[in-house]
Amino acid sequence: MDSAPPVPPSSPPSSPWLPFESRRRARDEKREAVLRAAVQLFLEQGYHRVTLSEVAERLNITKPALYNYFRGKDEILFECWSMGAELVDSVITEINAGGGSGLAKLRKLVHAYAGLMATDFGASLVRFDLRDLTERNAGVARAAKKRIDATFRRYIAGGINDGSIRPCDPKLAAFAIAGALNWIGHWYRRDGGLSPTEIADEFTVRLTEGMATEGRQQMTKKTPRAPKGRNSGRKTTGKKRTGGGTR
Amino acid sequence: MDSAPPVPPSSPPSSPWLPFESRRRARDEKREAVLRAAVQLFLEQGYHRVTLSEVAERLNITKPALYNYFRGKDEILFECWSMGAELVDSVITEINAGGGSGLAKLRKLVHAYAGLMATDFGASLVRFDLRDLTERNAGVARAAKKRIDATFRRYIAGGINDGSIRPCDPKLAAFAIAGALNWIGHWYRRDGGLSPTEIADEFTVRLTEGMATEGRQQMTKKTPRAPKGRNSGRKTTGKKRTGGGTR
DNA sequence: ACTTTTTCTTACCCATGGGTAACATATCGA
DNA sequence: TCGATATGTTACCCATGGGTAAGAAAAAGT
Repeated sequence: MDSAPPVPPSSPPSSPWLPFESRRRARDEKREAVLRAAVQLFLEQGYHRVTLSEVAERLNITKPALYNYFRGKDEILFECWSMGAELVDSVITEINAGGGSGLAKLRKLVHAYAGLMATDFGASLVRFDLRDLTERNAGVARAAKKRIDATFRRYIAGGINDGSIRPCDPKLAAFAIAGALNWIGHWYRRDGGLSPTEIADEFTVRLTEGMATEGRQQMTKKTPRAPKGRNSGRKTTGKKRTGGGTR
Repeated sequence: MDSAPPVPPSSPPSSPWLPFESRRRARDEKREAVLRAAVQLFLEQGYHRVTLSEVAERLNITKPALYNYFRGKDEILFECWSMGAELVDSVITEINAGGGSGLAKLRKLVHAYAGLMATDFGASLVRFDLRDLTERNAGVARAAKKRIDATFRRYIAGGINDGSIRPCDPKLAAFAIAGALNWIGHWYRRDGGLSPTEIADEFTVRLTEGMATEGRQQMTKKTPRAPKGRNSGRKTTGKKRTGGGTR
């Protein structure tokens, strides 16, 4: 996780700064170690069957020590969830920064998201029950989910507009794609016969091949044509917004 | 509270059979009422947050009364789950009984399954955690899940064989489709803007349009190599009330 | 060194909720 | 009318596990 350089300039014991910094870093590292142990156990056994003593035991400490880093069990759950959300957010930010048609962006998102679902923190994003959180944290989580859902829809709608995606209902299409992706978090096993990249590659094709405007055989070539002008493909069910994306 | 007919054909005291029958029927009805109340609460609040007293309260009885019908909380959960599994099983049985290409069968399954995900017992199939069950019941549930998954794969593989579906990996394709469908059980809301049939119709198209061998514009045109005659709009939700073993 | 702060442990509290025992009451068969 | 059998109630048990209090034991600061 920490791909950062391993304490680059800390060999000389001269700097009065480093002690403080390294100390705070040590604390953060321990905090994250708790999250890693917790997320693993939560996924393995389910939140309600995991006791804090169990989490602590795996870290060679005792339960009350955990309270030095977290206010309670539900906060640990939330922080795990947040780690996953941050991963997705950074993926989205990166895709948004780049260019490409709506279809191209959608495919990037599908590919990266599929890969995330094969990680612990990624899977926690869809396997944890938000009702276990405090109302406040649940609100934050719902908002994050909504943003992600909106991104899927935006890419699809954008693709319809720029002609790379055939007209369809962005809402339902996003649900279908996100559903297939989220489900990875439920069935993927590290020791299974499928590698994350295999899954991501295959899903990227499978989930978008039906909606592309271009020829079905290869998707590398692109002919951006805008046949229908401004008409977005909103057809049935264009009624009301009822909150919830993924709940 | 008893919405049941007040002892329909039991006025004549002649038949020695009916009393027994009607009595057993009354019991089964109550049992099912418990399941309906339970599944609703479990979906609403999550299994662990629902207390048996709460379930009982909704039925105007008290907690210990529940133990006349079930051995414990986990058995209630299992029976709810089983109700959903039976619905899917009967759908599959019906599709198997009919004919059609692999693609046609797959579409029927997708359509019916999507509809089921919008019901309480159907959603319980994917929203309950099997780890809350006893090892024995969890085994039964796993087996049922496996059968369902195998059916998806069989239809896809069959479709590839009969030429109605373009070659692909049946395993991953089944995961993608089942994932999108299962996810319905997580986001569907009765009071949302989408009706179950709308969802089912749209998903049937969206999830299979990419894999069909025939032209992409419309799929009602011709049948590729497995002529089946008219099979278009088969609206089914096979209902096969299987008595359910009263233990 | 010795004081202060952070970190962690031992020992507890106690609300929760599944499950049970004993008793009450319909319901049924005769 | 009268036992026998369901069916339901009140009152209780108690394991579980999140959370806390008080004080060691390290680190850090001086």
